[in-house]
Amino acid sequence: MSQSPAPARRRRGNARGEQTRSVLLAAAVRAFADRGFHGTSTRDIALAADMSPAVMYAHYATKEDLLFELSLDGHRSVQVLLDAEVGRHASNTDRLRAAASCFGQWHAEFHTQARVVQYELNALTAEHLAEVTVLRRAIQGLFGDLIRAGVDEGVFQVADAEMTAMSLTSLGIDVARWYRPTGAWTPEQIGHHHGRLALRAVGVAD
Amino acid sequence: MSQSPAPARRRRGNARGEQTRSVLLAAAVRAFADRGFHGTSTRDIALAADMSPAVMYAHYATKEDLLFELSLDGHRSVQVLLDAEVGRHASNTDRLRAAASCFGQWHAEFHTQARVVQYELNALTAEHLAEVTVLRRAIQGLFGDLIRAGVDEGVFQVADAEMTAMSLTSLGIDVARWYRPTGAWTPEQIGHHHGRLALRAVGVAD
DNA sequence: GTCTATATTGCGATAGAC
DNA sequence: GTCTATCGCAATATAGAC
Repeated sequence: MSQSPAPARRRRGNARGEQTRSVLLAAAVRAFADRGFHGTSTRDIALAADMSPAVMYAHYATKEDLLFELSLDGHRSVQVLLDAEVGRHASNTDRLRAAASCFGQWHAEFHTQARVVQYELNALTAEHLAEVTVLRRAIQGLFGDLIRAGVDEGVFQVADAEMTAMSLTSLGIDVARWYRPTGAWTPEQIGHHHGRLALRAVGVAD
Repeated sequence: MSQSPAPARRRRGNARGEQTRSVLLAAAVRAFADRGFHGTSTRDIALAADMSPAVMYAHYATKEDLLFELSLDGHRSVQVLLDAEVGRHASNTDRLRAAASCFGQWHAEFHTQARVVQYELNALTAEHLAEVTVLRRAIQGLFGDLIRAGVDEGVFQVADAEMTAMSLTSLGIDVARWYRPTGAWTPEQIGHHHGRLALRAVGVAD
């Protein structure tokens, strides 16, 4: 599962256009995270970006196209991060802890982006969803592979590796729902906790 | 935390009116779960219930009122179920397993309702959200109380009881997001798995 | 590429007959 | 309580000037 660092797809356009686009994306991700895709109008996005009501259509054919770019970028970020963090460790125990930890931490640190990534999938067209689903399967597959490797090695003990993988990704994803920056825990603390929980979940004493 | 079995609040009306209302609620919960509150029109709901476009307004002042009733009913169901299941056991270990198990199972079995309950909260008015939040805190508090009791007793070992409680409720809630009736696991199996995971999470060997 | 203005459709909610 | 018809407005998206 190697993956290049996912450069943002460039459309033809000058630096100013790029800047406008990134301001739009930032406004959109906040709005979608806050009120959902269907609860956000193209005017909402434009006004939040301090631009004219129709500015979005100079850069995206539809509102859904914009969501698709956000979703794709978010999934790629997670995948690149997971691959890098897992690659820094050798044992299955360390790798699983690293995966669960950075996955949970990412969903806290980038909770705004994460909410769009995780909870607006069904606003995508069928074609776009299919493309995103490929990335999602790879991410979930990484957890499954790690757990199965640890079980084969005799270090992990689980009743159902697939269900355990689902539970651990699930735990990380749901951070996007409940995390508040003003809450009691930092993203690092949450990640650390998830790393510990992951090991307990596979029956490794810490 | 005792709570009466939450009879659905009756408005004045005959049996036929009650029936219409329950058909509307059933259509609405499916539509909201599928496309979200903002992605669902009052016409969608009415047509899915095979009735005229404006039928909803004979029973609810606004679309949000309907969502509120769904949300309140769903939260009450969970609370009643949790209280009953926990009450069937004496030890903190058995109680925690029962709580995590039935919580996860509920989110699978009633995943359509659960999606509305868990993911449409921010479509509620501030007043309605506040009312629902009381119930949510009680539910989350039950997990926290159980874990703290087990820690005080010296049976559970956790680094942070509050964060562990959050993780266990989180695990159950997220089932509503990923569960598919056509998937590999039954609600019972998911519940059973969550019960086991909960004990591992608090450091109790099974 | 950005703007203002607008075409067109769909929405929440209401009116009034039955 | 249910219907048909409709009001008023907000939504996506486009047109055309600059």
